[in-house]
Amino acid sequence: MEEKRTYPQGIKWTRQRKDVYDVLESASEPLSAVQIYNHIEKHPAEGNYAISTIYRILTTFEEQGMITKTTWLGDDSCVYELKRNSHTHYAVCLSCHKRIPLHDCPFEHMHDQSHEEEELQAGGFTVTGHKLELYGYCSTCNFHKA
Amino acid sequence: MEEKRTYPQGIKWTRQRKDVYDVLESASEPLSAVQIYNHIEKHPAEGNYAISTIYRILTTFEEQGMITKTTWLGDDSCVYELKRNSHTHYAVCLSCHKRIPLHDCPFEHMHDQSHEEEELQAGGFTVTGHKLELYGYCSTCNFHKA
DNA sequence: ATGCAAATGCAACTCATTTGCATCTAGTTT
DNA sequence: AAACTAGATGCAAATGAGTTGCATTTGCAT
Repeated sequence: MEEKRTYPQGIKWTRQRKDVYDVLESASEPLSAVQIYNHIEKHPAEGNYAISTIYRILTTFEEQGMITKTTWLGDDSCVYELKRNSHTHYAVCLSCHKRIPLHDCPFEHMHDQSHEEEELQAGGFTVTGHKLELYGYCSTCNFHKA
Repeated sequence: MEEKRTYPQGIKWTRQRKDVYDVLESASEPLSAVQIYNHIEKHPAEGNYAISTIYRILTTFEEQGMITKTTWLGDDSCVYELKRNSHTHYAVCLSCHKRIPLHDCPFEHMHDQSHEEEELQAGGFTVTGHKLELYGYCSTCNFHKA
């Protein structure tokens, strides 16, 4: 049942940290601290969890550069996801907040023709990533408006 | 002193709403409800303001499609800005949260070659806008890291 | 000028996130 | 393997952005 796993180095790997890491690793989209908390509560391996611990762990992971913290457009709470080699952008419905994943990152086709990044680099800014969201109205909400 | 101004139609234009609108119009970047509140408090034209009124007004403006509500990457509170004919994207420093405005929108050069938008439209989704942020580390924070 | 639906001020409330502090534990040292 | 300790956790109370109920006020249409 218990698998032997290896975790990134550099920090103390407590049971709680492993659990949070595992949840993030198996997640297919960014999760909020509360979602992670609930996810772990469903598999009460042992002992209690404090929601504050989840927040502290997420802060630590972020400082380690292991995860990314963002928010959904139109939503208030923060969501976290493991840094992976690929990323996904979404189209967000301004009315019902449904999110539709985009097939690929439009940004990748244009790195060469954008002078923006060059200019930033020239100014000493190191670009490590980007965040892109399209927004508008989904088919359902379009329909109900008419 | 008092200028005669015209405001968009469709809603009741109270003193408070005019004040919020004026602040947003003269702002060069998105502002939070609290920033707007403080801005107005500095010019105590008459009477008191309730922060809740600011929030309600901003919600109304958003429903009217007059303003856009977003958040800064890495920050928690919401910021609002008047919808104008042009928009600005930023590069955000993950360390000190400094924001560097980009000269133009990289997205505009690529509308034609992206299939994403077409696919969304085909699925009934109406794209009305987008949000883009680059992130990384500014020259100062790069320096202090080394 | 009058009347009323809509807007505001105020205070209490929600909910995500943070913090102080006593206790516990991973990982190292002996 | 037991001891040690810096750092991690649980708990409960605090914070801060944003919301809501309700009595009062005010645009603006008549």
